[in-house]
Parts: sequence; C-alpha cells; structure tokens
Amino acid sequence: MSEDGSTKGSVSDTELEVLKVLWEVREATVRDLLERLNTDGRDWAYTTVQTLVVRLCKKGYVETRRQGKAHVFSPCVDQDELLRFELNGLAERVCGGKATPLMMTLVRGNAFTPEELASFRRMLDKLDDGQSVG
Amino acid sequence: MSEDGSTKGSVSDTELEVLKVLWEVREATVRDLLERLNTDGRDWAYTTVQTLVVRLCKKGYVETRRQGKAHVFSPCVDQDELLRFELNGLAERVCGGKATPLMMTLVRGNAFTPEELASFRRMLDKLDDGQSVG
DNA sequence: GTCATCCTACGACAAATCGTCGTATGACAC
DNA sequence: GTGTCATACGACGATTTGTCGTAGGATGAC
Repeated sequence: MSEDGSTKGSVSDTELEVLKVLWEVREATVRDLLERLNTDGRDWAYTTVQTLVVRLCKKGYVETRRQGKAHVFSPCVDQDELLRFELNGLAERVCGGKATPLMMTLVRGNAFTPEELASFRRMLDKLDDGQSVG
Repeated sequence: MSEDGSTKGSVSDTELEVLKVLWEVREATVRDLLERLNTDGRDWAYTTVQTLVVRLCKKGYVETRRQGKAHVFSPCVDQDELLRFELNGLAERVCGGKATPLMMTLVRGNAFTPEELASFRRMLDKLDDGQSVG
C-alpha cells in the first residue's frame, strides 16, 4: 500500500519523539538517540529506543544501514512529508479528500502574524503564475 | 482539559461515520442512525451504533436529550470545529504548536484551482482589515 | 583465553483503543 | 400478558502503545 513496500502506518507520540531527534541530527545509532532523548527527566532504556526506531523503520519513516557492527538510522521522511501524510489523511477522513476546508479552518482559526499572512500571499502569487513553489 | 468537562479524545473511524450522519441530519435517535448507516453493504447491529454514539457523547462531540422514552443525539461539534481540533493537535505534535508549517505544506502540496486560490486570497484580505472572518 | 562491554534480534506484557455485539431490563401498546 | 422497542451495561478479541528483559554474537583489554 506504500511506494516503498513499508506499511506507513501512523506515528505514535513516542515514535515521533525519536523521529524529531533524527530530523535534527540527520543520522544516529540507537545509543546516540538514547543520549539525545534521555534528558529533562526522561530515562528510557536502551531497548525502548531500539524498539521505537525499529518500529519507525517498519512503518517506513526511517531507514537504516550498517556501519560496522552497529546500525545507523536516518529519516527517510522529513517533517514536511509527514505533515503531508497527516494532512491528506485528515482531509480524507473528514472532508472526503478535499483540502480546501483545512485551509479555511487553518486561516480562520489561527492568529497569524502580518508577516505570516504576507508570506502566504506571496505563496499564492507564485502559485498563480508559476505553479511550482520552491 | 476541555471547556465542557468532557474528555474530547480522538474520533475513531467508525465514530466519525456516525458523526458525519449527525452533521447531515442535525439530530437522530439510535434507530435513525442505524437506518442511515446500514446501506452499501454495511450491516451494523443496533447496539453497535448505540455504542458508537455513546462513545461520541463521552468524548464530547455529541450531546443528547431525552425525547419521551428515547434519546435524541445531536452533534455539539461541527466539521469545522473537529478540523480545528485535529489541526491544532497536529501542529502541537509535529510543529511545536506552530500552524504556519501546516499552511505551507497544504498550499505547496495540493493542486488548488484558481477559484480556490482566489477564495484564500479573499480570506486573507478579510483577515487583514477585519480580523474576524465570517 | 576469558571477561566485560556493546550491539542486535526477538519477544513479552500490561494498558488502552477499536470494532462489534449480547443480554438484561424496563416501559408501552394492543 | 405478550411483543416491541429503547436503554444500560458489559464483554471480547484484535491491534496499538509504551516499556522493557534476555539471549547471544562480536570485540577489545588484560
């Protein structure tokens, strides 16, 4: 059901914590992740982190390569792609696949700064006469 | 954690089916819902629907009043509010609460029609000089 | 050579959620 | 006084989530 053979199920809260660290550091071993994560009171066991990152692999959000004896993990989905998945899922579930209601709700429901509004407008301009937005 | 004392957890797929019917018909008994839902091959038991709508009540998306012997259920959250919840949750989970990345991803990742783009622009205009968008 | 160390592979397990009913019970209708 | 209908309550297997434990292989220190 996914272009790379993995399942691409949803990301749980703890899995997301791990993924966020991977977005920061680009790649890491289990031990790297453990050290990055075990701050501010958290005290996960090594195997907890291992389980989480392996689950992320199986779900298709992280890939791994061997480096000598150890595994090095790196995200194969960035924040933007994750957002795209989630937003598409939300549109699918709630709005029959239409993304417009999400836009409306977002703009209506959030107090964006004038700068943000301006940048949205610029993006709309680019979409009007360029089609691709970098 | 919710303004009306209910838990406001997440809505499951089947619960959402029920909620959608309630959005359509504004209010309904369990039997009404059952009849509306048991089409296109589905064949839920009465108590299945009952369970789902009661769960929606406990989660705070539906309210109920007695009408004689029976209960009449009606949504107390419309599609827009549900979207707001979900979008806020997504922003919270993934983007540290910022909604801007969601906007960017939505605009970038969807092929909106010129009409839709125009309506987004109108909304931005209203936000600029009105603050409240009806 | 063997002992501690580090990593992996695999599985476990309780709690929560989800999808789907069954049953017991009470009221009303004829 | 027997059905019909609605409710309240609970159950139950499957799946997901959060959190490890253990067994076992490689590796370097001594």
